[in-house]
Amino acid sequence: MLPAAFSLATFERSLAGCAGAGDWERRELPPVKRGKMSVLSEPACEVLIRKIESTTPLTPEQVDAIRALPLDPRRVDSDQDIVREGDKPAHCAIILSGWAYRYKILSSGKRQIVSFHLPGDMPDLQSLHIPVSDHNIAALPQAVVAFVPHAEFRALLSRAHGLTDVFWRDTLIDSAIYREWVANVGQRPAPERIAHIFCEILTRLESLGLIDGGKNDRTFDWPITQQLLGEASGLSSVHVNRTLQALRAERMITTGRGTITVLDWPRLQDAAGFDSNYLSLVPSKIR
Amino acid sequence: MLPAAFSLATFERSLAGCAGAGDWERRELPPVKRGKMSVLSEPACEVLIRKIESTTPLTPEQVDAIRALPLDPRRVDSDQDIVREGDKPAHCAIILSGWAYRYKILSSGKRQIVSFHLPGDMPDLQSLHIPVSDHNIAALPQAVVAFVPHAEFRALLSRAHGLTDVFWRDTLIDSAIYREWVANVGQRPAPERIAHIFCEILTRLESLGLIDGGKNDRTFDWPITQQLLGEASGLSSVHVNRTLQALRAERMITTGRGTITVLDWPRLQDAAGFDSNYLSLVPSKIR
DNA sequence: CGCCTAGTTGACCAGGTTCAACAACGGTGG
DNA sequence: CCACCGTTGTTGAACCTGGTCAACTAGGCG
Repeated sequence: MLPAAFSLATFERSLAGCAGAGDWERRELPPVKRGKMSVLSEPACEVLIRKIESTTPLTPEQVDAIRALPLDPRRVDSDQDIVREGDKPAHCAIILSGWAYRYKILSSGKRQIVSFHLPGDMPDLQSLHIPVSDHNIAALPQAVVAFVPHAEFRALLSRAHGLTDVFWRDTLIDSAIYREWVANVGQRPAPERIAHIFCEILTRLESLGLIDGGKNDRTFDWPITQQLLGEASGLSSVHVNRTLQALRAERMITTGRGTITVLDWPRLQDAAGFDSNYLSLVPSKIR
Repeated sequence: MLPAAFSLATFERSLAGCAGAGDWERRELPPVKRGKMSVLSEPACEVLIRKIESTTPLTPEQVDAIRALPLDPRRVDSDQDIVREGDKPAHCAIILSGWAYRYKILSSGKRQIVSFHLPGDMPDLQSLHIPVSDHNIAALPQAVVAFVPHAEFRALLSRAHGLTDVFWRDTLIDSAIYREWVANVGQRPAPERIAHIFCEILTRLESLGLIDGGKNDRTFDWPITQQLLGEASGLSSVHVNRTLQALRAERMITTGRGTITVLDWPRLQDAAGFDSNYLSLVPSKIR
């Protein structure tokens, strides 16, 4: 297993000088300091490969083709929108470290977060085939993202046999996650709903090798405020707060500054009614 | 515009003798009475072509390639599952007439409907790339469905240039619909939530030419019970009933046996906060 | 005619929202 | 180093949307 936390931290330090860009699609981005890349313990595209291989085995040629993708890492400011509703993106974003979240704004002004995105995710891969975005994607603090022009990504897909199917599958797994979220928000009471979100994120992080933990407990970074967790679960932030207290009182989790520790993983899964099948993870990536 | 209602009715009559199959994936299906097909006013695959062209223009070669697809129409019994959780489908279903719905069963026993499917939809296209289904798909009364073996469908995709992208796009539009449903169920109060479902279905039916109506009013078949509408909206059937009464009282809709009439389409859209962008329909198909 | 399903109604209750105030924390500037 | 400030988290009380339970009605069909 790769020392993921360390290498990502190194990675971020090497990028600390990168300027964020205001509106990614509308103005010219400042050039990237390529020289700094040599500091990295691994090239940026390894994150993408690790994510894809968490769900889909790749052939050596496919891996090589992805490695040939030129990536241009940039630090994104906190809560900076990567994509906005109505945008016509000309790039696909790849999250190299940190998180992003996807949300819709309703006519009432309320927001609904419809998915979280972790390192290796390509949250707007769909823009390859759906030109106008119907939602927003925002980065959380510390996120580092690369933008790949559509033309380059299309060239990648045609370069290696079967890669189109690989990325198609990736978007289909996203669909499965959305379906699970519809059920989560539509049917589960608050404690199960929030527990389910924890279970999903933990499982996905673990499949990327980003979790520390023992037999039953797991600790991971949690950059999500209670406000955002409310927008993801369809609950008010006040009720999220009380529900978290209940989960803590039942000794299922503890929360630290920006981290969560799952104290009893089997019991949390049980309380959430969580079954990881919908994530289509390669069995060896699930614990 | 094709006289869709009439032709589909004719179509259904011609299939009335077809036996339903119990478990589509596990036992041999009875052979189809091919001779009856000559009665149809249009071949079955025209429904599929019309659906795709509601979102994505096709080249003549693509249309020809789809027309060459051998379709095997079957009547499905009411509430018959087409796909079950855990199945490994070897076929893709195409809905030729009637509706289907996709649902998940939670550990509590509650059900959440995550999408409705209309004529031309391929509700388990994803099974091409995600072998094991994480949900169920059921047909509503009167549904007629064709099953295409995966091998044949893959052959179709390679036969015509760009068809893979067309169907990938189709699954991405499904994703957009799921996202909208997450927001619908997560944030909208009951009246808006139900109105939004009506708006989506009406818009999709209209893009298929399946709606009768005047300037502001629209009438269409509505095979969904209040119980099912509750499972789709995350509300109890009792509350659905009361919410429908409210929508009727405000003269936005009327309900007849198995039909709904939208009395004031602009006002219903407004009440629902509905914006059809997420459906990615070709502009000429929206009214 | 009788049964079954879908729709309707009333009464009661609970989960979750809202509003408002306060506490804890990290970051900033003096 | 401390005072200040904005953000995030926490608490209490009142309120309300929507759930539950149970009974009843209205059609559709054999």
